[in-house]
Amino acid sequence: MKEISMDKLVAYCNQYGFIFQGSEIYGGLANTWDYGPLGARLKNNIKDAWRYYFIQKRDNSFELDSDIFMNPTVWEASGHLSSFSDPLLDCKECKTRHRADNLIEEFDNSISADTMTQEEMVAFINQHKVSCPKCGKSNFTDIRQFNLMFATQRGVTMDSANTIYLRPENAQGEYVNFLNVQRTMRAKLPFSIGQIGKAFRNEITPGNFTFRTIEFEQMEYQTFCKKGDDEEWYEYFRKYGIEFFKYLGLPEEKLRYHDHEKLAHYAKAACDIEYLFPFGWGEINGTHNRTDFDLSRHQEYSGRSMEYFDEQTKEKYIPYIIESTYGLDRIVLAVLFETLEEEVLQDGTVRTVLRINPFLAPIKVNVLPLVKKKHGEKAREIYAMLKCKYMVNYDDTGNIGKRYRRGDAIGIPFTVTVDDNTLENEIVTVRDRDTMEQINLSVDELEEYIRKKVGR
RNA sequence: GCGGGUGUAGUUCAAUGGUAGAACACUAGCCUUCCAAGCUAGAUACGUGGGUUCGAUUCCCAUCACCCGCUCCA
Repeated sequence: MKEISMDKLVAYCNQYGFIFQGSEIYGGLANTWDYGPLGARLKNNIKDAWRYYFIQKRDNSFELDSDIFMNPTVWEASGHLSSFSDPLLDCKECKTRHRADNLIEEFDNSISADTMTQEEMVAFINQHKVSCPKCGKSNFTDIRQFNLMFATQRGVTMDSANTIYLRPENAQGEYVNFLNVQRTMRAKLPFSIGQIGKAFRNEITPGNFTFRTIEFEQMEYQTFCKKGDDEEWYEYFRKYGIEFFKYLGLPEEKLRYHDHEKLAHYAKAACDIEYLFPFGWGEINGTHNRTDFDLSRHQEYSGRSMEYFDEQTKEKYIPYIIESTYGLDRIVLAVLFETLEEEVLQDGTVRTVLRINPFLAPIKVNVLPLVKKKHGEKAREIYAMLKCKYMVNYDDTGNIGKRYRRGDAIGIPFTVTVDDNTLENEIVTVRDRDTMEQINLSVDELEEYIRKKVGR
């Protein structure tokens, strides 16, 4: 087995209906991608797996579906309005881009550029003739702010007072609903709120197919706990992440931790789990110890108490939060890279096979009449029976071998063939995609067999 | 956003200043009793917009998209 290249994967996704370029007939829109029929199924199956692993299997775990639009004060409180933007400038001589604050701090490390305004930074750079680290000259463009939040207008007037934002992370939805969830679920610490949803970042960087996009879906998990327990929970979720990825079928040797030294404004500790993509290691999970930063800020900005009363110790305190975020689109990509194979068979022919776990497979069963005219009617009967329970495909186009291979290419784990034996004795042949073994089953046994293999 | 590269069918490739051809894939029919067979027929492409020209897929410009590098990355 050789590794699938990015080009091949993109072509595969397009060819078989997993992922298409966004707005393709209009020439596309940079860094947007649409999930086709099979991609959408795969994505949903990964969401379901996450729900099972995080919401269903864990105690004191609650799902939420909060709105993308939030009161703009949320983003002031969270710090995203002030620090979710970078002051960037370009060297006119060598065309290299730099962050103004980094240039200043490298020039004089006793200065904290965080507190400077844009004008002050420009003035400082001009006054001290701060030079470009690459070419040594001091000739920069003006600073341009790139706020990574998408903004839009609420209401019919284009008034800046009506600016609202598309959320750049889901987390704030969980935080502002902390009290609601705690009250209605009668939850005691520690408890968790999970959410699957879209987030938006106005990034200028192109990025490796669906690995970095401006609109993306996260599966987020926030655990609220007592101060002092936070480090233990942080460790717990780093490990739990690896377990989840192994459950999905990603091999441990292609996973690693990456601890962050430079931390975001809210975090006390941050660690990524990375998967080895063909283009290198890439983050597919991030776990952060967000301390009591977020809830404290929301208490401050909203005026509502975010304190939790601990009945046992009779203490009141603001809970600590451990966040563990899973990038859904990146996980879809990792699963595809991991499972797509071009397999050379004994006769020298190549079959494209998506060796994906049955519970993640977009389609579970392929129903084929051996000869269309003769077995088609019976095969349709079996198809009709199975489709009440599973995503099933029916295919009678071309010869039988071709239909087997087509199913393999999109990862269908089980192929049911209807032949004379079915007409006479109600016996079908079931072929396993991975083992290539064929067994005969009665039509009555079929459903039970597939249920066991697909799981859950 | 900067620099470089690329852009012809679903995919991989051709040809051409006089509007495009193949292979595989796809569709229909025939054939076919278990892993991409065969026969017949068919649908499908010059990223987009300008300019030069009698005429542009071809030359020029712009734009869009993708890839590589930089930068950035909660």
